[in-house]
Amino acid sequence: MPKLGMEPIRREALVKATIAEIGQAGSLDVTVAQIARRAGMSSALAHHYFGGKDQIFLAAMRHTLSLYGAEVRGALVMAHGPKARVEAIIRAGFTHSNFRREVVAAWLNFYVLAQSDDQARRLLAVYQRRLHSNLVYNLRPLVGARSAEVAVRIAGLIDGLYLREALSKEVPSGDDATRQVLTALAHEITQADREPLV
Amino acid sequence: MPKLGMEPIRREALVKATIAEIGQAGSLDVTVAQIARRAGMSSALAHHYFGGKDQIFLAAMRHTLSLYGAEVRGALVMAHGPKARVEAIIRAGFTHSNFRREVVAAWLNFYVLAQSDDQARRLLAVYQRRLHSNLVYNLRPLVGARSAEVAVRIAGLIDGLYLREALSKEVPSGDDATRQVLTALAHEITQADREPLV
DNA sequence: GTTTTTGTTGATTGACGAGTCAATTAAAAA
DNA sequence: TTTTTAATTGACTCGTCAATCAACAAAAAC
Repeated sequence: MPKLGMEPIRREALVKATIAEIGQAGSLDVTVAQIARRAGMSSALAHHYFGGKDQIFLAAMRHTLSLYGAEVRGALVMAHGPKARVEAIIRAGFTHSNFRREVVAAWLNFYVLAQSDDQARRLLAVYQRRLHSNLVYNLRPLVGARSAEVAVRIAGLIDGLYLREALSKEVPSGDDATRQVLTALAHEITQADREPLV
Repeated sequence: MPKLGMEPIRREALVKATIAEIGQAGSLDVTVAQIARRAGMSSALAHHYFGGKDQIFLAAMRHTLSLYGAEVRGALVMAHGPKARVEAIIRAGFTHSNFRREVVAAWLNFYVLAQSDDQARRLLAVYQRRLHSNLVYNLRPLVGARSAEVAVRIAGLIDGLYLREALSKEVPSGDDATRQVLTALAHEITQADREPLV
C-alpha cells in the first residue's frame, strides 16, 4: 500500500501521538511502541522516520513551542498600541489551551530535559529571548529605560504563575493568573509615571 | 557484621545518594543499583529498607523540601520586623545552595512528578501553602488588605525567576533574581502607600 | 517488463533493570 | 548456649524496551 509522500504525514502523526502520550504519562517515560501504536503504525516505522527516541521527543518539543509562538503572534496582530500588545502577550500565556494536560506535561518535561540536553536548552533559550525582546520593545513606551528590567519581572511572573496554576489546581484558571500579571504591569507603569526622567 | 541500628544510617545514605544521582542524570532516570552503589550497599538492601523506587524518590523529595524549609526558618529568626522578614524569605529562595545541580534537578523533577503522583502533589501543596501564609502574614503591615494578593505575585515571581535562572545560565546568579523580587516588592509597598485606605 | 525507490512490518536481539529470595553473618535476647 | 532478630548480599526471575533487519508490497522510473 505504499502511497507516496507518506513521510510528512507519518511524522506529524508521530509528533502528535508523542505529545498525547507524554501528557497521559506526565513524563517522558513513554515507549516508542506506545507512541507508534497511537499514531497507527509499527514502532519500526517510527524509528525509520525519526532515527531514535530522542529525535521524536525533540520534534514534539519543537511542535509545542511553535504552537505557543503562533498563539502569541496571533494575539499580537490583533492588538494595537504598546499596552494592548503587552497585555496580549500576557494573556496568550494563560490561554485555556496552554493548560491542557499534554501542554503542561510538555513544558515541565521540557524544563527537565533542558538540564541535560543541549538542543532542548537552546530551544528554550530561543523562546525566552523572543518573549523577552517582544516585551522589552513594547514596554519601552510604557516604562521607558527600565523596560529591560521590567520585562524580566513580567516574564518571570508569567512562568512562575503558570507553574503554580498548572500544578496546584485540577482546573487551572488562566484568568486569575492573567489578572495578577496585569496588576503587576500596572504597578510598573505607575512607578514609571512617578519617575518620568529615569 | 550486623551492627545494630543501621536503618537510619542506611536510609540517610540512600536519600543523599538518590539526590546526587538525580542531580547527575538531571532526571529520575536513575536505577536503584546506581543509587545503592553510590550509597555503598547492594541494591537488595535499598529495596529492603525502602520497599521500592518510588519510596526512595519520595524520601529524597521530602529531604530536599525540608532543607529548603530549614533555610527559610533560619533566615526568619535573624530578621526583625515585617519588611526584613519578607526580604529574608525572598533571599532564602535564591541562596547559592538552592542553585546546586542536584537541588535544581530535584525541584524540576518534583514538578514533573507532582502531575501524576498524588503524594508529590500534596507535598508541593504543603510547601506552597506554608510559603504563602508566611508571606501573607508578614506582608500585611506593609501592604494592608492586599496582602494575600501580593503574596501570590511575590511567590510566583520567586518560582518563575528561579526557574529561569536555573535553566538559562550555567552559573545562576541568585543576586540578580533577589534584586528583581525586592524591586517588585518595593513597587507593591509604594502602591499601598498611595491607597492607604483600601 | 524490469529495476529502483519508498513504505511498511514481524520477528528478533541484546541489554538493562526492578523486585524477590534463599542463604549468611553476627549481635542480642532468652 | 540456644534462639531469635537485624543486616546483608549474590544470584536469579521476569519483564520491558530500543534498535535492527530481512523481507515484502506497490508505485515510479527506465
